[in-house]
Amino acid sequence: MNDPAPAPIDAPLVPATRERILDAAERQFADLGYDGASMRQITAEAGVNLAAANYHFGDKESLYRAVFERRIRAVNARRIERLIEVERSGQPPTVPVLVRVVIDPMRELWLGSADGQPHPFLRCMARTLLDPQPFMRQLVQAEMAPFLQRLLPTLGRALPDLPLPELVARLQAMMGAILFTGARLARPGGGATGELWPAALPPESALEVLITFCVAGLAAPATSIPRPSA
Amino acid sequence: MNDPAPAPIDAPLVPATRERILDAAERQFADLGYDGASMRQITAEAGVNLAAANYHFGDKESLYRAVFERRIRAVNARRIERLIEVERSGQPPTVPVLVRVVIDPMRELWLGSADGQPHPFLRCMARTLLDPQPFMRQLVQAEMAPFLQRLLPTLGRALPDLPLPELVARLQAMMGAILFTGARLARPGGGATGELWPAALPPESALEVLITFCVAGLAAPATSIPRPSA
DNA sequence: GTTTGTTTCAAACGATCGTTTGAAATGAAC
DNA sequence: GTTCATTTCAAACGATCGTTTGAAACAAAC
Repeated sequence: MNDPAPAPIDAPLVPATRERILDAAERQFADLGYDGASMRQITAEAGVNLAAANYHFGDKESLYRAVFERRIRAVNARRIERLIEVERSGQPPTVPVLVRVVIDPMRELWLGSADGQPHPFLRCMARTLLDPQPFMRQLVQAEMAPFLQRLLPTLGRALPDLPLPELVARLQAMMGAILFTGARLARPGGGATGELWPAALPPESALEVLITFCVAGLAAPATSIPRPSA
Repeated sequence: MNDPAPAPIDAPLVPATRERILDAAERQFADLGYDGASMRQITAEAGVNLAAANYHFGDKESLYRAVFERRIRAVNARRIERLIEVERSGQPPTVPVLVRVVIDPMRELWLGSADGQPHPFLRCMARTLLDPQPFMRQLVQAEMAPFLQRLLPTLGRALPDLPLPELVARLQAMMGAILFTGARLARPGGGATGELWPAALPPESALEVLITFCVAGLAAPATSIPRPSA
């Protein structure tokens, strides 16, 4: 019952198995969701034995965590780097700059690897953020909170007229626009004929339009909350 | 193998079973997703026998369809009504009016029934729109396309400077902001302590902020697509 | 009261799920 | 070449899944 491998700090000569499982799991979780994907399909697609997944990751939940953490940590680390640059520049932060702090670190996921298809992890991310399952919520909490808690005050300085609750609501709307667009872009057959959305833009352009949308949405004048009571 | 009941056109004296199954399925699908919810849990929560679900709806997939259609049709019917009013008014359509055409018919789902909690169907809707499973895609296609195909040209008249592909991308971003915000508002424990988003607004105010965000996002000047080629 | 069609019920079916097991294979250390 | 820890493999475990079945309960028509 000892841990299989403390951490993949160095790259052993043939660690392919672990990464192959992660890659296959990422695709399956993206397409079928956590419950829809099965350990058997994942390991079969990875070309490894079924027990290998349990050996490396313990159980399905931990595998999902590993899939999510592998990519989200790199994205959020870059976001925090960019945010610190903005904070240290001395100049007052602007909305377009901060929106790009959020979006730019996702760019390579949006534009895809080689096939031009956006990365399936985008769908994983949208599912995870949306799912009320407890372990996913604490996963999101643990991975997203450090960046968001740092972003919020800086965004507040860029939008000094917005009350904090409204700022939070707009940030949430922005995340929805980003995640939803990314997940739908990345869907298999996302550009098929007879599709709901005609005349889709290529991912590169769709990303620019999304930035336009989010910047304008964030920078709009404060909402006059209608009537506090009847 | 004959159909159980052609349609609930008239309300028989004790049709409770069918509706109870739909209500329980809606909650379970919202919380656990299509694969995570089981027919046994659904029928148990509804207080009916397991086989009753298969008798009334055939199979799980058809049950999901029934859950989705029951509410989305009412929403989209009201949207189309509102849209026709705008078209017939003779006045040129404006972005705020059209955003409210989309959002207002969802208002009672947002504000919840009695407990103040937003309706669980909002989570069902977000899941359905996001899921690449084929039967959900054609469900979305069948239910959403009539309204969206009617909305698009009118929205184009309100935003004559926007190329159609960018308009579509922005509409998609708006749907993401709406669905994501609604789904997270409606989550169980959505306002719990230690939550990702602090200082949440009440649903009524969150809806107004969302409208502000979407109107500004749609109405922003056209994006200058950077470079068509390298 | 009998009949007919509808709806419910408990039980079971085969399939698939996540997980575990113990033996075989593998590669580095000595 | 032997030893030792690591990693893989085929097989099986119990549980749960969606669905089906045939008898019982029920309401309305005659």
